[in-house]
Amino acid sequence: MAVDLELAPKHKRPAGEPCCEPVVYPDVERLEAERLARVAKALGDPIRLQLVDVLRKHAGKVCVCELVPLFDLSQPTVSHHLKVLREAGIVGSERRGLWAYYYVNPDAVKELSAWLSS
Amino acid sequence: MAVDLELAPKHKRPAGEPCCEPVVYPDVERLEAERLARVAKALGDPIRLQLVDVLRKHAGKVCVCELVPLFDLSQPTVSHHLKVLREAGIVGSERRGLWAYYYVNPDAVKELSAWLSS
DNA sequence: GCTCCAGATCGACAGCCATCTATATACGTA
DNA sequence: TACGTATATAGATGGCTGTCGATCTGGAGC
Repeated sequence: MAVDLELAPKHKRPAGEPCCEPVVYPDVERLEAERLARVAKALGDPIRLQLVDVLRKHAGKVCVCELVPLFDLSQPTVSHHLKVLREAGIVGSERRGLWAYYYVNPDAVKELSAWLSS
Repeated sequence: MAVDLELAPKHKRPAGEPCCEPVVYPDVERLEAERLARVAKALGDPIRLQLVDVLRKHAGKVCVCELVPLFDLSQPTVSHHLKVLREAGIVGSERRGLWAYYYVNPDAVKELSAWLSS
C-alpha cells in the first residue's frame, strides 16, 4: 500500500481548523490485512461460525455425520462450508474409516483475535 | 436451531468404537451466531479491515478525504465500504461542515473478539 | 442567488457465493 | 465381489458484492 504522508489539506477549510490529523499507514499492513480478512470472511457466515462453535465446544474431533443434522441444510452444503473453513486454515480434518473428523486449528483464529483486541 | 441431542449413531461402525461424542448445540446460539457473523463478514474484506485499522490507529476521527487516497479505489467505492462497516455497527460517522469523520465503535468488535478468544 | 467542493447515492456489470440435485469416491461388511 | 454408507465433488442457478462513472445533496464562501 503506497502511502502518501503528505496529505496536508489541499482544499479550503473552515477557520484554520485542520481537516484532520495526518494519516499514517505503513506498507507492511497490506499482507496482514489480507490474511486477517481471509479468516474473517470465512467466519462471516452464520453456518460456518456455528460449525466452528460446535467444533470448539467439543474440543477435538466431531464426525461430519453429527454436524449435518444440526442444520437445515443438505449434506453437500455442510461439506462445502467445512471446505471453506479448511481452506481458510480455521479447521483441519482427519479421516478414520468411513468417517471424517474435523477439529479447530487455534492458531488461525488467534491472529484475528489478537488484532481485534489490540 | 432445533437440536437433536439423541444423535447416537444410527449406522454400523467399526468395532464398538463410537462414531463420535454426542453433539450439544443449545438453541440460544443462533441469533448470537448471526450477530457475530455479520461483524465478521464486514471485516472480511481487506479494504474494510484496513479502513478499520486506520481508524483505530488514529483513535478518533479521520475525515474521508484522507482515507480515499490511501487506496487505489474510487471515492464511491471507499464510501461504499464505509457504509458496509457502518451498517454492521463497526464504525460511526459524524458530519462537520463539508467533511465527514469516521470513528470505530469498540463495542461492535468486542463481542466478536470475546467469542474468538473464548 | 450562484459556484465549488466533500461525500453519498444510483445504475450497471462482472465475478463470487450459498444452495441444491446428481454423481463420484472410498471404505466396511457380507 | 457386490452392496451400503459417509463424504466429497461437479454442475447449475439465483442472489449478493465490489467496482466503476455519473449524478445527487448539502454546506461554505462569494
